[in-house]
Amino acid sequence: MAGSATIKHVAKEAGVSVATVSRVMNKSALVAEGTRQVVLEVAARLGYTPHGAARSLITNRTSTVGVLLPDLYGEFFSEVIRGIDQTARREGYHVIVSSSHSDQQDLESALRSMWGRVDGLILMIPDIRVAGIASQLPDGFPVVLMNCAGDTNGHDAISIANYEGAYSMVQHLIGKGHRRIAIIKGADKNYDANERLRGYRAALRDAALPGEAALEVAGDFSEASGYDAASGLARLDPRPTAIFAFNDAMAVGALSAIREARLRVPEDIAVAGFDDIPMARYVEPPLSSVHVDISALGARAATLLLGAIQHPNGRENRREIVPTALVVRRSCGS
Amino acid sequence: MAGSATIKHVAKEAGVSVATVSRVMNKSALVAEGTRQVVLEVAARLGYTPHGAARSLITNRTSTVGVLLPDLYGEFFSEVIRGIDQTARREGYHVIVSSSHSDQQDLESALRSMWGRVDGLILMIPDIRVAGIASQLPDGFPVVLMNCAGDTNGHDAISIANYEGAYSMVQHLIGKGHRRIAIIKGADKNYDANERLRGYRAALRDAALPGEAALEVAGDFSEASGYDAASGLARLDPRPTAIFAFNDAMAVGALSAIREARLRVPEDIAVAGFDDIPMARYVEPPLSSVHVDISALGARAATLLLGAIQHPNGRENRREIVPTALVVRRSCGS
DNA sequence: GCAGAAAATGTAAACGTTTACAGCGCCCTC
DNA sequence: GAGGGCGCTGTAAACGTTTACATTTTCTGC
Repeated sequence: MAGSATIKHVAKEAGVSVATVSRVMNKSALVAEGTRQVVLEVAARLGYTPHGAARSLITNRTSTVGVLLPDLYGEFFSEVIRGIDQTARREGYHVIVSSSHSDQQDLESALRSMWGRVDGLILMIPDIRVAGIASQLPDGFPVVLMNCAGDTNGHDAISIANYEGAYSMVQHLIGKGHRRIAIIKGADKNYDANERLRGYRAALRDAALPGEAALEVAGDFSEASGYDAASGLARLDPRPTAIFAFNDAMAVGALSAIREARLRVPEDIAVAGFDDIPMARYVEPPLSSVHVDISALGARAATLLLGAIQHPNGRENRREIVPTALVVRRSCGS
Repeated sequence: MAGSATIKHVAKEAGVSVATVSRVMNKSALVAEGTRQVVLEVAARLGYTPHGAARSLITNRTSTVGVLLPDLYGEFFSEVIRGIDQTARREGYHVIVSSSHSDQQDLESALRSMWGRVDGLILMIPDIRVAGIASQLPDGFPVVLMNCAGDTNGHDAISIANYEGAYSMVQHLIGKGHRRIAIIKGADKNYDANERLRGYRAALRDAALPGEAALEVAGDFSEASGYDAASGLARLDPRPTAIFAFNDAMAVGALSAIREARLRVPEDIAVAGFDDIPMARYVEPPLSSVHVDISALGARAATLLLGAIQHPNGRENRREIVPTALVVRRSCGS
């Protein structure tokens, strides 16, 4: 295929003006059926495809949304992009992603280089230290913040019901009779992790159970960190009777560590995770978790963004929260 | 921030011509240090960022690479994008992704709408039925085919050592004394799955072992399909002594099914997977697998593509294969 | 047949850049 | 003091579209 044909080539070949070709391609204005046929035939023969950049320049629309993500591992990333992409594509939008942004510097330059290439942005900045960057954006530029800390200062925002999810899991464990419930925290300074921590502590407080520093151990969302954390917890005396890992990957690592310590799940130690990844039901024992519909998170974010793009007049800023659901399986003694 | 400033605004405000501003921004031509300072100061004050589309239009470069993916689940997607994105960004390129393409129709329209927005494409079309689409592309347009079937007709290609990986795993199992080795195949018409199947059969043949239709059962790369497949296999009489699932997700499903059938792994049935996802070592028993460095696959693809973009003169078409490594753990009796 | 409206098409400006070319000072050299 | 080179800057065309407006063609009703 040629592929390098421009609208002018088509116009010349079809014996019409560029305006007519443009009208045909946009199936908009009223153009005689005969002409239309000729133009379409020529366009097909020449393999003509409108040039995206030229089009964006004049229309001031790129039909593209940008997504800025931190350095994410595992299925989360996949799922959230899937949700965004499917929703966006249904409305005729592209998705341009840029991932693995750690520091502010990095983020800013990624942000700038997207200027003029996207009609709006979905920003996922779970590290609360750099969340302030959102204010650097042009006024009135459509932005949706995803899993970001508190003040959304003038932007739409969406997040997961971290607090509620963690709260309900801990409440469930307490209901099962557990009194010493340990947690494996997520990455430091991470918004979601902090919210889950708040939920955990609130549930303890509401049940009049004492917190205990030794029961709150650090993790970084990886299987290995869950393994390490649980190894330590298993040696504690008195031992916790339950371990709530702030994601499933760490929970799986914990299961492995507990097994090696020759303890039984859930009899000696109950285990729970967060996310409910597909694999959760297939590990041994099947893992209790807080179910999160991640692709829905992406889809909702995209919907929010497209709304903001298509109706730029000062809408109220919305903050949406996608709900979680408690999934009880054998790992905490269902 | 304003964000809507154009080069003209900056030029006027700084009392110079647009050409000078352009030169400053591209830090290319030699411009007097004094002028440079003034322009930079004004640009910063006005929050000026060059308009991507306008720039691409004139330079005919978008600094963006496109990635077309099928409907992918799990970590594969994440990892491959990570590899691509990191490599591309290092060279100053953006990545625009479009996923979840099932049929040819869908793929074609996605392809067209990227025209003029990308300098090159990474195409992952594992479904061998639509692989022919690559020939629809403009001549000389940089393209890298990823995990695609055979004839790369004029394009660079990269894939995983599926055949070799599967071969070596089966060879290992045979070496362990297994004679009835079942497999759980991947999605039908999937290139990788077919290659792994070839590897399996070749290994059997080379060891003079008979194939058997009942030992080759269908799967679709999901945990659930692995579970179902293994349930069936466990009821077979005589039972296979080993099950090789064509990815780890199915292997985990299989472990779960075998456990429910009250059989032991690896004593009654050994199990092996493909991919070596991070979780493989944490399941019970730790899963033997064929290790694949997926992000390296993405990174190599990006490198290949950037090479083709930057040196458009007719290079030889390359076909790269990223190697796999056998990882033996307890699930097949290490 | 004709005026006038409606339908179809063409003309040209605009979008925000980059860049070839031209122009202007200025200094150096003879 | 004229000529030439050099360093810096400006002018304007070009990239491939869309679209307001102008123009031509075709109807319509009388």
